[in-house]
Amino acid sequence: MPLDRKAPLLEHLNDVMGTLRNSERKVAQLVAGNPSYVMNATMAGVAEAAGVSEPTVMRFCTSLGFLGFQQFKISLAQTLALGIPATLSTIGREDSLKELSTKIFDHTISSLDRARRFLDPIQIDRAVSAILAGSSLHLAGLGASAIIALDAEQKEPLFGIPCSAPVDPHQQYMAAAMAHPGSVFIVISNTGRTRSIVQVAQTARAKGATVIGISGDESPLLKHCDIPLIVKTIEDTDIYTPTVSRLAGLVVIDILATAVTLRLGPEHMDRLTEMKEGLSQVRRDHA
Amino acid sequence: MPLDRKAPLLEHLNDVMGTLRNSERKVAQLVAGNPSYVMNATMAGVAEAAGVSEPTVMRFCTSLGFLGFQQFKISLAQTLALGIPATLSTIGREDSLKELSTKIFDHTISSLDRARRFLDPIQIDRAVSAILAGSSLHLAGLGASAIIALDAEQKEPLFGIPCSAPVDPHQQYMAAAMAHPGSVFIVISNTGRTRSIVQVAQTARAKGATVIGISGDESPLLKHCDIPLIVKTIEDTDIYTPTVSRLAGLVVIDILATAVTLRLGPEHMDRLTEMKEGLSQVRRDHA
DNA sequence: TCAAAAACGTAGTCAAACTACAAGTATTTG
DNA sequence: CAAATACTTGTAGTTTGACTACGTTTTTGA
Repeated sequence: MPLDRKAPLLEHLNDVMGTLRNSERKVAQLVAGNPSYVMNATMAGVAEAAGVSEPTVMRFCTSLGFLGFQQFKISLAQTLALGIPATLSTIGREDSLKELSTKIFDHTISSLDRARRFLDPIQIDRAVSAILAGSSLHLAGLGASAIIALDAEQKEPLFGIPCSAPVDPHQQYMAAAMAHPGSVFIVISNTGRTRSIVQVAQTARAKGATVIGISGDESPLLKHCDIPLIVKTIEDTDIYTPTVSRLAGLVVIDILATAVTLRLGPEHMDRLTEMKEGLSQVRRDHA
Repeated sequence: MPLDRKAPLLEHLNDVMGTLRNSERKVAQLVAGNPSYVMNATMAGVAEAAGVSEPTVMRFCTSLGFLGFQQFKISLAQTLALGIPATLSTIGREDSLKELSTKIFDHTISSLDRARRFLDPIQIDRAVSAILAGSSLHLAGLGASAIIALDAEQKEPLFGIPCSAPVDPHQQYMAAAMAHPGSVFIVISNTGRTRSIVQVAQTARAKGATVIGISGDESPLLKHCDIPLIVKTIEDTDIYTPTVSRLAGLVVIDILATAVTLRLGPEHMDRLTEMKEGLSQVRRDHA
């Protein structure tokens, strides 16, 4: 039985804050300001702390679309487990390192949660089929997206076909220009607007390759791709917040690699196991 | 007010399964088998479904160390929000793509949650101070850890000092051999037993460099480091489960980079903002 | 200023969580 | 082997907390 993943509560709270009644807003502020208290408190306690009556707390819950206070509390607990994303908590100079690391982890985890909810399994399925049908895999990305491409290249044994992930934009273009039916391209750009990356997608596709595009949103890049993969993360608001998109991208690569491996069958997996055992020998012996 | 992060409930459940009473175990099995039902159910409902009486459900909760049923439910909800790690759910060939991607995301998020709980802020603090005091930053890692090193190298503008992350083990050793006081090394190996990586740490330290070690556990590598950073993830049990350790490593790099940036002061951040704006121009115009 | 409607709280009800106790079952010891 | 003790589990009862019906107050618009 799959768990339905609702939109993070605290974000939603900010959105509807304006539409709430005055005394309901008091409750909302309490929840936003001290969510961990509310999570463990009773309805009477919340009413007391917010300076309103119990039915108001109840009305607050139903206004948000919950059936009652209990349901609301469960949902709040779920949100807190993920952590509070940096878009709400803000990272500042006066933060202690403990706070800072918690905030960054929270931000990352919330962001991956969002990616998890937005990812379209149908497109993933198509991407997996495309890789299985292909004879070679080429990756292209710049900056943080280059990291994703390199990581995928390391997973060549899982994909079962030759992989290349040139870092140089010129080489990326060359690979695209030499593409042919049977080539599979994974083209990565979070913004989806990096000129040279879009060109790689466009060129490869014109040569008959199957092009999988990974970007953070609808974008020019995806228009030139056969299979668009939207990996939605929490937007990086300011310079403090690190680029989370690359992490979500890596997870998507994990999913693709795992799915391809599973479909390649047991004898392929046997070879993998063998390889892994050999590798741990290599690690210890030299290199 | 910081949120205290308890150990994931379902893992704990497996551990204490043996110590439970017979009828309590029935409840435990229901929880393990259908957690999302229990999360929304009432105590009477759980008792009914498990085929026991209500007080038994209550006793089950207290046996696990909770004050009552409600507390237990909240905690269960938190665990489910993170997702069920692959160590418990097992990835199989018959999984649909939707299930597979959910499981991999769940596994990743649970794993990051664990890293978040185990990370020692004191060592992070020491690492940040070391980087701030250093005149150059060198990174070394192989395989998946090389990805982390490359990612850190990309963050050179944040660290504010020259960064290098050679991929070749020989070059890594050369960098270590040329180290001097003022050099800072970040040496990465999930197992902490890769021969050449341990050697890099050892050599660099002998030359007076400050060596920061990142590994998944107590390990030979960390013995040769000034500042040990343990990044605990959920162990990769079989070939299906992807290597999550590299993601946690990337988050740790994020934390280090962000902390260093914040300590470098506002004028450094102004330059960064300027750089970021310029970069988005570059993306659009050519390259 | 008055009427109508919306907002909010008071008081009450019902169900769910928790507790005390007794019955039954296993275990140990004389 | 029997008796007693300790342990396990369910029954019945109590209390507390969630939810509801209704009435009072406040606000809004003519």
